Amino acid sequence: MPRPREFDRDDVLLTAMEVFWTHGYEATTMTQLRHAMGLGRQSLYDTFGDKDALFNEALGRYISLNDADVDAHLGKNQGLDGIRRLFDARIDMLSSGARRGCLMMNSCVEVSPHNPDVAQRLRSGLKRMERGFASALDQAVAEGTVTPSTDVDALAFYLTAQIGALVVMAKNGATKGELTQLSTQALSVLHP
Amino acid sequence: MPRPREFDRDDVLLTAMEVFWTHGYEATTMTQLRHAMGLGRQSLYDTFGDKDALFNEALGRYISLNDADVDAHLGKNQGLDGIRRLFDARIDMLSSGARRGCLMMNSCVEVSPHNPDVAQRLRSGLKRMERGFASALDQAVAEGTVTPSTDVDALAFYLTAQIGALVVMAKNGATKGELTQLSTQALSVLHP
DNA sequence: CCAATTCTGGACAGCAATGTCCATAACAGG
DNA sequence: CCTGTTATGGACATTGCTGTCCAGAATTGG
Repeated sequence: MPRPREFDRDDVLLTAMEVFWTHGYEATTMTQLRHAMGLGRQSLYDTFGDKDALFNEALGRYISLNDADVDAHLGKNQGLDGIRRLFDARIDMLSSGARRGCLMMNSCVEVSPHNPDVAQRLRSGLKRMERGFASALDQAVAEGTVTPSTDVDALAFYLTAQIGALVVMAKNGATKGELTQLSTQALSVLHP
Repeated sequence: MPRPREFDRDDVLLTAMEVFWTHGYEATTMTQLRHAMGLGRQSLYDTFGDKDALFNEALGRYISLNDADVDAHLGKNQGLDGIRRLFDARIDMLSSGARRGCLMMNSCVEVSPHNPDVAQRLRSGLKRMERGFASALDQAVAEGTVTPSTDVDALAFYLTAQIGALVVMAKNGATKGELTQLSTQALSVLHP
């Protein structure tokens, strides 16, 4: 009976994610979101609630994409090469086009201290990333490419933090060459 | 002839710096600043201009304090121990009280992409930090505590980025123990 | 045709923020 | 005392944002 939706919910959610990603939480306005998503006021509020709820959902969507990316690179039997490829892919993303960084890392800095819900969501998002690194490192230990004495969890946390380091430098205008150099230095702990 | 100022310009500037440091640029309001600084509207605008100008000056003041801190730790003949002590001091700061991070790193993420002046200022602030690390590394090479084949500049850039990594993780609620573990892992490249 | 639901956009209330203007008071030196 | 400067805070104009309400149009199934 009802008139069907004229937009795809996930499509416009992805658009909202892009806007928050580019401009940050505070600097993004509902009007900006409306125009980018191409919806009327009522449709937006009816579908997603207020700005906070929309941001939460957009962040969740980002994290789900990030999870998929992590799984693709670190999923099964990829070992150290998976880690290197993940870093290379992130550097490509960070140095191409607008310097929008990573919505998770950006939000850790801008939003986490003022919003416990977001902080919680980000912790679980980063944990997932850590687990990805840990499983790749386990694989590397099994292959013998890193020594069994390695503290896998500590190294996985370190690698996750390195993505944060890349984001900060990229946002401040570091070139792709500088990011590559940084990544090389950071990953040098993997081959002693 | 004139009535003298009743406040110390630098005192209130330091207060403004604290407020921006704690809440970020966007989330800080002029009213909040006025109250923290304890001045009337007119005095504030007359003395510092608008919000943008005040932020710029506060950031400059932060950078001058950071420069002094870097010099104190990495200044002369401190070598690798100076680097370790600087990291320990930063970890103490990042894990005590409010998770305000570092005004420079925070601004790299929140402000740099939208404000070229700030980005420029931050680049020079980070460069200063890099030079501090580089001079400590030069000292370490001279002492023989690191090998002469080290790429000092690349390592100095890497160390600067590690401060960024610590800030991101700290802002997202990492414990002091986690930050210490991260720092240990990050600095392990210094003693092969 | 009818009913149910959605889309769209105008209008608006409420609020907060920025920055200006102004009147008044306080304080220094000549 | 007088003048020049500063401090203080009330009032205000302007702007922008959020979220609600409403009315009219569109589109589906029965």
